[in-house]
Amino acid sequence: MPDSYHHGALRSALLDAATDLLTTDGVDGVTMRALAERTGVSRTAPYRHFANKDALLEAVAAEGFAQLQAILKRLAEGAPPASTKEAERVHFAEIGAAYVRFADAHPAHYRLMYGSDALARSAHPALQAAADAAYAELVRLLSDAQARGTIRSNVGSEQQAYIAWGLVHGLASLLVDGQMERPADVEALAGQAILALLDGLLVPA
Amino acid sequence: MPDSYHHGALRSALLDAATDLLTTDGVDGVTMRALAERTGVSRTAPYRHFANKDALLEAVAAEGFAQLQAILKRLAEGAPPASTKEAERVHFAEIGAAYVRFADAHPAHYRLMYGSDALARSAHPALQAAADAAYAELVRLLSDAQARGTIRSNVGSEQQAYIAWGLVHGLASLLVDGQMERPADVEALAGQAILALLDGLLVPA
DNA sequence: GAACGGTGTTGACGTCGTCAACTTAGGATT
DNA sequence: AATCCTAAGTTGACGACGTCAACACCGTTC
Repeated sequence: MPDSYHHGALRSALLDAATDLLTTDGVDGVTMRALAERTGVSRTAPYRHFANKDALLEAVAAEGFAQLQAILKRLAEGAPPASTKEAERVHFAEIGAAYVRFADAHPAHYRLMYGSDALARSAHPALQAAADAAYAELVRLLSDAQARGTIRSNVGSEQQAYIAWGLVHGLASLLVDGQMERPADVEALAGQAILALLDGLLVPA
Repeated sequence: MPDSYHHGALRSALLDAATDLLTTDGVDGVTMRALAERTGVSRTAPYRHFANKDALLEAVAAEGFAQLQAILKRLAEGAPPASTKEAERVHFAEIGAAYVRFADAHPAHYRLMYGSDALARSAHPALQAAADAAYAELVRLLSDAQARGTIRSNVGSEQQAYIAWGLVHGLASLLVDGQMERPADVEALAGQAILALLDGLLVPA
C-alpha cells in the first residue's frame, strides 16, 4: 500500500531514517522535517508517534545502548572463569577494544548516547536505565575479577569501574569528537591502553 | 560614555557575555541575539567583530585552552626533577586532579573545547594550535618521566600520552556530560585514577 | 569641511521545532 | 448497511535562530 493516506509503519520508519541521517549527517542533520521528507509524510506527522524531537532521539539512543550492552555481555560471558592470568589480560584488552570499536563504527550514535549530544538523563529515565544496564556489565566484569583475585582490591570495584570506563570512554570520545589524530589501528591502541592500566605505567620497583 | 552610539569595547564585552552565558545556560544559551542584548547593542552588531557565531565560539574556546595550558604548565614545572618516586606518583595524581578540576569547574567551557560542542578543528586552525599547545604539556611531562626512568618505555611516550589523556578526559567527560553519578570528591577520584594507571590494576605477580 | 571607513541599526529571509485546527480512512457499534 | 470514533496524516502559523543587505552615525584624515 504505497500511496495510502496512512503510512502503516511510520514509527519504525522514522527510527530507521533517524539512524541513517545520524550516520551520514550527524546529529544536526536529524531534523523533524528531514525525517518527514525521508519517510514521505508531512512535517508534523512524526508527532503522532513521538511527543517531540527529544523523545525520538531518546528512542534512537536507547537502541544504541541495547546494542552496546549486547556486545559487552557476549564478551563478558566468553571469559572462561579459571583461565591463566595472561589469558585474562588479553580478554580485558579485547573488551576494551570492542568498546572503542563500537564508538568508532557509530560515532554520531555514540555521541548521542554519551557525548554532549546526549539528552539529560534526569528527564529520560528509560535512557538512564538502558545506560545503567550497559554499565552494569562492566562493573560485573571487574567485581568478578576482584573476587577471583586477578585484580587488586585496594579500591572498590565500583571505583575501578569508573576508572576503566573513564579510560575507554575517554579514548572513544577523543576519537569520535575528532580531538586526536586518528591512530593507525584504533583497536590496537585501545587494547594497549587497557594493558597499560592493568600493568601500570611505572617501572616496577 | 554609556549611551554613545559606538560601544567602544564590544569585542571583549561579547566574549565576556558569551563566557557568562556559557556558564549559566550552556552552549545552547549562547545566541547571537542574547549576546547582543546583554551587551546593549542590536542583533547584528556582533557581526562587526566576528564573522559568524562559530568564529566567536572559537575565540571563547581558545581562551579556555590557554587557561588549561597555563594550569598544566605551572604544575609541570613545579616538579623537582630529582625527587623520590613516591613524590612523583603524588605529583602525577595532582596534575590529573587539576585537569579534572578544570573541567568540573567550567563544564560548558570544557565541552566547547573538547566535547561534541567543539568546532571542527580542520576549519579552525587557530583552535587546533591552542589545543595542541595544551596537549604538548602532557606529552612533555611523560617523555621527561620516561627519560628519568620513572615510567616504562615499553611503549612510546606519545602512546602513553594518549592513554593518560584518555583517562583524565574520559573522567572529565563523564562528569561534564552528566553520565555518572557525581562522586563525593571529584578530585580524589581523578587522583586515584592516575595512581591506578601508574601502579596497575592487576595483583602483582 | 568633505570624504572615508569602522561601527551600529533596521528589515528581511530561510530554517528549525512545534501548536492548533482540520481531514481522512478504516474498524467498531448500532 | 449506515453511523460514529479515533488513530494517523495534513496545512497553516508562530516564535526563535543565524545571517545578509541596505542604511545611519561619527571620529579621523586630508
